[in-house]
Amino acid sequence: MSKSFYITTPIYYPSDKLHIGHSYTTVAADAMSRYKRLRGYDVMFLTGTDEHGQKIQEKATEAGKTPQKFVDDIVAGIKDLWKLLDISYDRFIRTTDKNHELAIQAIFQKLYDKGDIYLGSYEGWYCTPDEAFWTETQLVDGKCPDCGRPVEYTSEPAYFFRLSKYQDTLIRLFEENNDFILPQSRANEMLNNFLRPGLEDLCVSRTSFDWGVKVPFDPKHVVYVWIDALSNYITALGYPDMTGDMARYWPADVHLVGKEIVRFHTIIWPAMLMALDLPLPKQVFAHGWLLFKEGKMSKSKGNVIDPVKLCNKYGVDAIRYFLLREVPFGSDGNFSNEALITRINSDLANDLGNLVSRTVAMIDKYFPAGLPEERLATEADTDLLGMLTALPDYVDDALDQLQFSTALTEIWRVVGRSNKYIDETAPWILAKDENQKARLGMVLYNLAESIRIVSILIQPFMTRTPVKIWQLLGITDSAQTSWEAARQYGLFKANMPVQKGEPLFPRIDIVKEIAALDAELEAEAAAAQAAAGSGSDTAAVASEPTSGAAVAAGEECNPVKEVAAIEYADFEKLQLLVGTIKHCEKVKDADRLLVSQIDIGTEIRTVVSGIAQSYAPEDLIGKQVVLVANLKPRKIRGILSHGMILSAVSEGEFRIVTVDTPVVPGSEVS
RNA sequence: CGCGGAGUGGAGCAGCUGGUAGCUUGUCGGGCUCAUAACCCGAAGGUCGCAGGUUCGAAUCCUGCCUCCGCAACCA
Repeated sequence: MSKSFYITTPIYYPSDKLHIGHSYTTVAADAMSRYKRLRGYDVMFLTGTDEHGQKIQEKATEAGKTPQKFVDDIVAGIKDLWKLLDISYDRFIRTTDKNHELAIQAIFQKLYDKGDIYLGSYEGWYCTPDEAFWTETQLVDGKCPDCGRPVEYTSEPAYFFRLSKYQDTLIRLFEENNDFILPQSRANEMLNNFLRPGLEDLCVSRTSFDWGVKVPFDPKHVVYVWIDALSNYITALGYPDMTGDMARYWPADVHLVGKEIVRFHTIIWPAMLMALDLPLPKQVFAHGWLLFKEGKMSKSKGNVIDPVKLCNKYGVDAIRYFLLREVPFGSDGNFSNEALITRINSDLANDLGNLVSRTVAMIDKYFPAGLPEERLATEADTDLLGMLTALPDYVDDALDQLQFSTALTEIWRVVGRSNKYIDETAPWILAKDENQKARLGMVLYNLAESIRIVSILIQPFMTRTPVKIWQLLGITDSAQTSWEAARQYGLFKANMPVQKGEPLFPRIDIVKEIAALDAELEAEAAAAQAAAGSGSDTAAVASEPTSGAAVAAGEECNPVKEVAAIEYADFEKLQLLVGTIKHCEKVKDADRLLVSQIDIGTEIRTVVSGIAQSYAPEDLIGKQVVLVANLKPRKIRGILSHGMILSAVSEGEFRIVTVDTPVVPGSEVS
């Protein structure tokens, strides 16, 4: 029986649409899975969705759907996206799966029976009419910040997980096993910030909402989402049944996670597993984030980051290549359309695509029936051949450490060397001399071999291109394309004609393309505005995102979110007034807050707003703004804020809503 | 004094167990014509955030400062 390899992505939270960042993690996991399969491993690649929790419940209500219907729709879109990106997952778990829910209850029960979960109490200031807990600092003059009524210090029963019990074992794990968390710096972060200062027991049940797994022996409580979510890695394998897939795949070889959830995966999750007497995953690998450079003051350079659109425009392989090549896995990187197109043009079109095309063209031209058996090697071949021999090991080494970018860099060094080899050997000159046939045959043979080997090694990264290359080169025998075949020089067959075809990667005119992307973006924004502004009748029918495109749309290019229709009466509840900002200053110790004194005719209101990144206080003085005047006052950073300034959010910047020409302070907006 | 990351040629990055500053992209010049205006060669371009210190010698070690970016708090 072959060795198993179990890899997971986080399960995604389907409250919003997925964007390129989710694709990044998943494509990486897919590449790793494909690599291990090529190496002959028995691979289990798990991904899925984390569907419980308060936020989902709220979002569903907003959208006017049941939570189940809401997540079903989004999950369908997610699966479409993975199909588009050629994600070869073996299993897709949803935390609403019945067997998962049953397993969670079993886990909870087991931990409770063992004493690692106990009934404690969650304490805080409670406002009975509002059914809300507040912390000391949230209170306004010791009263409920929401309704101003008195609060009482109470405790609510809640279940706790004895996380503290595992603290020392965890510290030892971190200190002794250097590979448990990668990159290493994350381990230090965990040790310094959480483990050494001391762990507190974790509250693992909620009563404030009910969209979740019920605690089996106390159904008023719902299991905390992280307990629910993390467990997916074993429930997907059939836990608590320890035979079958649990026996076959557990412990996981690697959990791929974003850096923001390292804490859950390296502290809470191992502690849970210890409590369940299960072996720990071998590794948690935290990758970085793709950051979007655009926005700010700079002219947009094309902001289309919807993975679906990108795939349709440039092809899956180009996107997968970019994601895995551009940024070293583990650090943060930038995403921009410019970088993407540059990468496609230089690496894929110019280097690889053009290498294949010129090689195929020459073989076709000089040896239409295929390369000759008789070939003459010379000194000039040694450098290239040496690199070819060394390449598979480099790629294996890099991939075994999840260094996709390094692996690709190594492969492309050979691509570059091959292009140079053509210049050095100048086949078009050899072709003019009949006596050089054997030499010409050798040169082209080496190029064909180089391309064959490269085509094998890029299989984890690109799903379509290798097959296309084999067609062009006339390779039909799978023995020539197995992973092991990359280590064997001489498998390319003589006397096999090649097939000229379309370029693998068309070159993109970067200037035109960026301009087109900008235009597209503007058109979308305009369309969105038109839709939003076309009156209550049509705006009410917020279109349901059934297509994969809409579901997977990135936030930047999907400005209209789906919200249930309201009655005019609901709108009338708002009191919108124009006010003039008389005075404005920054709130101390707060990065985003400005406090303004706003004249609304009858009085001067104090309003705190989170727009300090976009406006300096002096920019606002004298400006007229639209104020939601009848919002309940609320204490923010110790200041009682009465009202809310309306502003638009665009590319992370706030722009206040104001009036066309000055009006009398206190004028009503309707 | 909340936690963390980063400041290196126009852009994106590597180098950071100290010893003449590298890669990719872009720009300019040349070569070639098999190829997707592609490929190959060459050049220009950096006081390695600032100021001190250690050292024969620092981008690389130490101290202080500045700036930027995440996270956390705060955004009704």
